[in-house]
Amino acid sequence: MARTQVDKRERLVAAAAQVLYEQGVEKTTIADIARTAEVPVGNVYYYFKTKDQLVEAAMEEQARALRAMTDAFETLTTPKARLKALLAGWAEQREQAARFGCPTGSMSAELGKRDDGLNRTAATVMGLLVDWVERQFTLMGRADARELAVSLVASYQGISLLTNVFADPALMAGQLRRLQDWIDALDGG
Amino acid sequence: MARTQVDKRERLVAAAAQVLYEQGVEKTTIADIARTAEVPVGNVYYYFKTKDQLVEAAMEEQARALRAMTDAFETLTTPKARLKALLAGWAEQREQAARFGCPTGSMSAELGKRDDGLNRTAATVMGLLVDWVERQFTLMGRADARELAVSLVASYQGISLLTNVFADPALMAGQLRRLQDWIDALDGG
Amino acid sequence: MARTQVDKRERLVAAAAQVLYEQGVEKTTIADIARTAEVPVGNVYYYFKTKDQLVEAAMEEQARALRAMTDAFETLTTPKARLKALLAGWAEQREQAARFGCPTGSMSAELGKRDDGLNRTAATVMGLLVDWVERQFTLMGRADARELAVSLVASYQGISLLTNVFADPALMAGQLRRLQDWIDALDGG
Amino acid sequence: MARTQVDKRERLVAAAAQVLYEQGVEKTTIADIARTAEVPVGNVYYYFKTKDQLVEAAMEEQARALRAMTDAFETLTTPKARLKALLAGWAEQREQAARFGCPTGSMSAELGKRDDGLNRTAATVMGLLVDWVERQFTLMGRADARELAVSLVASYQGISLLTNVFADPALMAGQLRRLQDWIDALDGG
DNA sequence: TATGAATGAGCGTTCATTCAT
DNA sequence: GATGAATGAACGCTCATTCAT
Repeated sequence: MARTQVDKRERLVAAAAQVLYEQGVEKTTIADIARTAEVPVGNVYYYFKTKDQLVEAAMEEQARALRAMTDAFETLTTPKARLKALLAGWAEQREQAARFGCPTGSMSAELGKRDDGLNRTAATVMGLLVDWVERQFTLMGRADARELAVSLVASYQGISLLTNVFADPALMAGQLRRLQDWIDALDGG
Repeated sequence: MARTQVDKRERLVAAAAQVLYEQGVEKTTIADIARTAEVPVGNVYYYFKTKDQLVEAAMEEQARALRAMTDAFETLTTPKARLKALLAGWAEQREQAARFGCPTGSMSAELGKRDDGLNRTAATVMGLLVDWVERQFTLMGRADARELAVSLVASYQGISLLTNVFADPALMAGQLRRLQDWIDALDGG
Repeated sequence: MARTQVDKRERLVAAAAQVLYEQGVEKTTIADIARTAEVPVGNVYYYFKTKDQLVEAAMEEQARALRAMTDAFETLTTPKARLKALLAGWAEQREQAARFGCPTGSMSAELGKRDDGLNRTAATVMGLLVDWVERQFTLMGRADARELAVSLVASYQGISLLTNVFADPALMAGQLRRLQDWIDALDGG
Repeated sequence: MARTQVDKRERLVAAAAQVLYEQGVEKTTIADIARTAEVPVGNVYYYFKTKDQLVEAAMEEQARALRAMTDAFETLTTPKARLKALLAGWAEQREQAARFGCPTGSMSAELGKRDDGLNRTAATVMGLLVDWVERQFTLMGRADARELAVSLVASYQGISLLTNVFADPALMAGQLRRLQDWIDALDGG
């Protein structure tokens, strides 16, 4: 049977994650999301009581995607290999970054100014990424793992922004190469 | 002499630069800006035909502030000193960054997704910063000056975002120390 | 034996009578009533085709409760005793009246403005009360029984409103004492 | 010059007072009021921030009308004459009462169930009436002036409700005659 | 019969923009 | 030029009612 309720909820979350990312949180209307999800506007509210709840679900969807990606890296045997896989994944998304920036980063830029709980949600998602990177550096025996993780993620978020602002995917590629080299040069596994 | 028209325009631009940065472009209303500038709402449209023009003026105001800052650095005798002065300036604004991010960066994150000209404006302002940094690296004799400049600005933009998302000014301080050391270690004046 | 359909219908009517009275007709949603009755929303429409039919049923429930009360008074031997029992019953409900007014009165205040049949329903219910009171006065030999009945019921409806508006049950108590005395002073049994 | 802003605000308040009374608070939409006042919907919010503020203004308009009426009675030399003038005024409005009830009473019946401040507004308006009536009874030397005032106002509110529910202005007339006689029979001026 | 889900019209409200003076 | 007021097109959200199973 096609189109169950689970389907619909998932379609809504997927549509929200996509459209909110592509258009920005404030510019996106419930109608935009509903249209993308092929769900009647009124029906959205059966699944989500407010627009903010949809935004939250979209952030959680990003967290899920992030976890799925890092989980996949666990098959790699060394933390260095995992970090480099992360960079490679980012490199693949550079065209998208040129158009809309980093999904987590650009939504967090809007949510970070809020004071209604969604800023905390953004922090949680971003924290997942930093934590995972930190873990890799820790496994590499780095005492400054947290600082390195913050540095790496900041570099990625920053270059995502520049890549988007200058609409130039080559910027992402160049910067990721630098990060690649930097990781290679680090002591530890 | 009472408040002139120039006064009013400048007050509007200053208010726009501040409020758009603090609240975000989409969340800010013309009324918000008018109130901050102490200008009657109806009068705004004498100086700016649309909200977008106000946004553009706010970005240009950021460009002007940026130029003023880098101009002030020209009294310093070495490019290294100038770059480190830039970092020092950013360090001083870390509390503000924790609340609202980088003015140019957070507005660019919203404008970068547009396709109406304001994305180009954001690119221009961000370009000013990268160009100036690049010039310093060139003066230091670095052949990879552009790449270094992109890297430095990206690091700053990224840590601005993280500092805002995690509402933690210490992140900015830590990362800027790293960048300081990195510049110190570079070859050239 | 589990909850039968009769059960459900009765629960819905009871819930409607309660919630419509407490919240007002327009402020009450079908979902409110369904929740209170512990009946799924979609199922309400098997028993009642429209919200108005539920409102009508609630009014009829009030009529039934009213009849049950006056029937119980029939064991009393004199009409005066019956009227005084009525007042005593109202006195007991004064706390409720302070919160929501008189059930019949406050719903009738909303329904009286309509022109869709529910105003007639309200008139019927209110008529039951006036008729019963009139009958007592007639039994007391009063030629002006109808007028006395209208006066008594109006006094009760009015003091119910004031008790609710001023949120003060003492108003009801005071006024009912006056009515008690008034009845005592009347000629006839 | 026709149609000033004061005009418009007053038209809105007058329209609100009328339509909210005739249709009930919840059944009335902002569009209803705007249409009656011949004001564009969006413009209503220039004068009133919320629907509730319009409701409050409508209640205050009733208070104003009530004060105007009682003020006019001050030319009468005895409190009895004033009270009888009040009853006469109510008698004149019996056709309206048959269609919509008492303005203050029927709106208070809806507002009395609230807990958001409008219930207090309703209490204030109703209080004005009770206070004025009490003052007349006090001037008549009645120690039980408050109780008499509550009784009189309750009788009026109750008969207003019955008159509306039964759509019969004669009920109002009859009951007011009884109240007239009652006042005539009272000791004092 | 029973029910969660669907539907769409409409509500209160906001706001960029325009108008009248 | 300056300004309070006006305008109307959305927007987020609610809800009576209907549908599909």
